[in-house]
Amino acid sequence: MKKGKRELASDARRTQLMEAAITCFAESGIARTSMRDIARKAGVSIGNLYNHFPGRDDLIAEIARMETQGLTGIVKAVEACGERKQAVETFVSRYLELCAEPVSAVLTIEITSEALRNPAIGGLFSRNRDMLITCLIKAMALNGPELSRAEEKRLRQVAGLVTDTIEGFALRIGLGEKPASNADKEALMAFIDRAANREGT
Amino acid sequence: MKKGKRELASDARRTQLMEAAITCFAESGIARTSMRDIARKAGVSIGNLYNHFPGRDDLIAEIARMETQGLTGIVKAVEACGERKQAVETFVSRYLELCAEPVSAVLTIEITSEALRNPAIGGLFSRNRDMLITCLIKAMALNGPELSRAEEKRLRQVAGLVTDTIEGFALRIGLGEKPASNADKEALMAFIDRAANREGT
DNA sequence: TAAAAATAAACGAACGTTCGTTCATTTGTG
DNA sequence: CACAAATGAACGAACGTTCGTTTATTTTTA
Repeated sequence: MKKGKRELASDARRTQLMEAAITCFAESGIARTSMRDIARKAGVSIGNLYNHFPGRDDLIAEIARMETQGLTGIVKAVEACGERKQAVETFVSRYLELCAEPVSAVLTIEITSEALRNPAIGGLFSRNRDMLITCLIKAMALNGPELSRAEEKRLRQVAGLVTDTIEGFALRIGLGEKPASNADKEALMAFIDRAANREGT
Repeated sequence: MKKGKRELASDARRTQLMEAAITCFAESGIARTSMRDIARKAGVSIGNLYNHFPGRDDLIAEIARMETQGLTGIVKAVEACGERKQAVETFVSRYLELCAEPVSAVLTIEITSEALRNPAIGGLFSRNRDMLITCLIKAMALNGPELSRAEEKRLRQVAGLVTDTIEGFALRIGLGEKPASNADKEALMAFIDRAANREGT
């Protein structure tokens, strides 16, 4: 199934337009970015932008879909771990890395704001979160005994709080000027380690 | 310094307009709210809105200033505590209560987005954060020995992570449909308690 | 295989709205 | 009366989207 010259060029243009859109959204915010801004950034006419994307919302939805892909990568990396501590640490460092990248941090704010008013995008988001939490629960229970209902519930609470911490920290880092120092990251890791373990451990 | 009937009415109108603005911003997002929307919500003409507020940005800045006031209330409550554990718990529960209120949670997202592009508002924000962190450090060191430089640095890191956790949790709650259960709040409190204490304790 | 027909990328003017803001005017109160 | 509060028409700029058109490629047909 080889692609003709035309189709190839069209695919390239599509990703070029997506990249322009992401840059604009991160620079100016989704709501303050016009279709013309995106077309201009990509060096393309406004009409042509509409040839490739039916409308504004389609651009945003595609970005949300790309985020899902990034998360899937993390889930796979965590599932590849054979040992509990390593799995949790992989989760934390990889998720932090993803969230704290400045463009990603800004987009998180912007897409959250968008999701509040757009159920379709909101749905994508909460599905992403479920995937993350489930992954972290599995990691925290790795090589342990079967979980009782109550234990699972408790783990779910803790998993939620761990991701809250990572996300809050990442936002602070990603929106600030300076990237996180290694000491900061270690502090986060230790903080989570203390909080996520049962009292007995 | 008594106010005339006229000035009193004008003040009332001002706060009425602010309330309308907050409602609109929370419902539709700052960027999607027009001056006409605000005027309509307040049942006032568009021209009259401009009589009371020079422009759009002034409305937003005033909201940011109101947030500062809310934080000041928390700081005072914490400073009134005489005992360490109680001070920290007061901080957590009060700050959570403030952040997790749905209107406040939405506004946090919206104002953050605004602050990214507006240095004046961004400045208000980071000053607020400094105030919070300083307050929490004091609470965590209450009745303890003088802090060494290194200890203070460590406490600052932990304080940052504690607020990250609260903010992340509050956002999740405030943006979701259901309010936090008492069990959820207790889980948060326990999570922070484990994470914020030195290993020895 | 050469010509004809179909397709879709690319363009930018134009449409109808809505935006933030201004301002001349009217209304109401001290 | 004097002056502040209140009004809504008006402005130009910008918005998302549509449109007719040109041009390059692909597919079909003779």
